[in-house]
Amino acid sequence: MEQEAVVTALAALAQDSRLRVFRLLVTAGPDGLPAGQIAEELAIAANTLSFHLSHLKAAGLVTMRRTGRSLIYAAEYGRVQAVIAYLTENCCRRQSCCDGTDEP
Amino acid sequence: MEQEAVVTALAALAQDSRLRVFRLLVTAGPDGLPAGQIAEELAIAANTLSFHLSHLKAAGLVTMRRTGRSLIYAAEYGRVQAVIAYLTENCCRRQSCCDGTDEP
DNA sequence: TCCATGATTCTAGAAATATAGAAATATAAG
DNA sequence: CTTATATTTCTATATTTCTAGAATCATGGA
Repeated sequence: MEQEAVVTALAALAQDSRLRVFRLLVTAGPDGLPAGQIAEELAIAANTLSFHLSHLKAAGLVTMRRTGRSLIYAAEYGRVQAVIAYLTENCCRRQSCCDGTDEP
Repeated sequence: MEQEAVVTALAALAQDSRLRVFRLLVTAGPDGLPAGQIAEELAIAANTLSFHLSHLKAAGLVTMRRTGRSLIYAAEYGRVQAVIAYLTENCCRRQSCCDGTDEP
């Protein structure tokens, strides 16, 4: 994963409403939730939520599909895992490791 | 970890220069690096770097200590792990899990 | 004490972001 | 075809963030 994409993903999550949306979708699992239900559960105006969902989608953190009139959003869990991998990779190359032990 | 602190940490990492600084410090390990060396390695102006380091420090992602005239910064690895835990907790409560298996 | 070095703080302007109201789009149902 | 529902897009404004230059602070050595 490239740094630019990681920054975009982190920026997408670095906002109160979006982080709440993402975490709600994480608990919802692969089936996801329609935008309207997200808006209701989190008490966010529909247009504002749409703005935030577009951020999350652009960052690859959620997917969208249509079912009838509803647009269903679901967390793209693998994307977060890639971001996490980027953050933690190459830990302590110049020193012993920082996970508590003193082994290199 | 509380959501507000998580948002602060994510926002601190959601910027190109700061993410590069943090990753450099991760590779440097617990001994950290002096600000001047970070500035040199990443080609960031001293005052700009100081601005970014203060963000990372406020977010709890780095620690600072003085040695002579140098201020040594080191990655606070545990903080990132707490953020990661917050992002990934409560995965798929309403559905079967999203890690590949179909178990709840 | 005086000077050099390492780093931060202050200030200001440019750029990006968040929010809300109004209007528009897509789908479904009568 | 008309209406209702679900959601997005447009527009404008308020706020935050990033960057750079100048000034300041802290430490160590001559």
